Amino acid sequence: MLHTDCGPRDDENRYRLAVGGWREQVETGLVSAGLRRGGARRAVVEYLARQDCCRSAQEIHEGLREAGVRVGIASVYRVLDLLAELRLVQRVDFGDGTARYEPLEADGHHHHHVVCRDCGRVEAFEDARLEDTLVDVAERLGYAMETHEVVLHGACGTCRSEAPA
Amino acid sequence: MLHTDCGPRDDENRYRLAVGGWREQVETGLVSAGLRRGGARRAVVEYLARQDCCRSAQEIHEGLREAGVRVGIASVYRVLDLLAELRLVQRVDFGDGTARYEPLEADGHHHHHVVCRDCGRVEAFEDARLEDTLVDVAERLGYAMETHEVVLHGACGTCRSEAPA
DNA sequence: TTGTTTGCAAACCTTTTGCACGTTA
DNA sequence: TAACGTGCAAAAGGTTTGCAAACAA
Repeated sequence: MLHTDCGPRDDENRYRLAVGGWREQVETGLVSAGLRRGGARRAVVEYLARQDCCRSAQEIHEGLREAGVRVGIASVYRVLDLLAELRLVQRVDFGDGTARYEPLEADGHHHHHVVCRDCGRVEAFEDARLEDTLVDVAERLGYAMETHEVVLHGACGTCRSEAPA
Repeated sequence: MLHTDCGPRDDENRYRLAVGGWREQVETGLVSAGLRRGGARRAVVEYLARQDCCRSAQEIHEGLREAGVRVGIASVYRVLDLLAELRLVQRVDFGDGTARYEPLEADGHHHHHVVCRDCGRVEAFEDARLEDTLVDVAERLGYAMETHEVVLHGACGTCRSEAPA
């Protein structure tokens, strides 16, 4: 029902391009944390770096398997957990009972998602005012904000015109 | 680890007060949808109306059981699903693998949450600018926004001063 | 070598489903 | 009474954990 297609809103979603040096950031991050670079870690990182949208652990596992890379599903989860802790990936939750993950730039530059209730299409978006507002809110509440997640749900343009309910 | 305490930020969180007529809204909603008012539905609604923060299905089930009300866990899930579809409850997801639910006012008035990474404390907040921004974003993307969810993660004031890492 | 990573399989938890029984209108 | 709602138990995911073997440094 919910296919994660992160529609490449051509003009705005430069997701893939920006992830250029992410793989190196991960290498550095692991090393400076005194961790090793095993096969599962490398595989998951390389897989994620190639995606243009967030992916679930199962999707990553499946994707690797199809590419002939054998990695245990448990390892996929462990790698994602680790990377999330090191702030190298962002965990995203659309509320469908599955966690998704995507590369997180070192400079904190990131985006959020809109999910179409009808077709399940997922699009990424960025909004400076949104970011500013959230910083203000956290400050007002006295929180040292580390991450935040924003998910919009609604009918996308296509579904709206197809089913003018 | 994550205890849902929705700290009653006394000055701002008027959650409970505002939910005054929610029970009636639910009654009306059910009737006008041609649905019946069975025991499980009533029990879950009354339980939720008494809470000052969102609750998971398991918490609701447990809470009812402790109060001597016998309701099957499956019914709790079914009722929550139904109410969410009717827009009578809001589903909230903190990314810990458990969905939480809370009453949703008919006028669309609602709030969002901040979760403390250290103590798990949850606080609710409202912000008009945030709401406006999200409406603008959805419009810009061509989506007919139906709901949205914002969750902030970070260290709360208390934890910040206790552990000045 | 030696502690870290990994894979497998089993365990866990939350959520969903099938079905017979109970209830509402 | 006829359709709808509920409870129970089993099933279905997704995610975590224990442990022994494989591996990186």
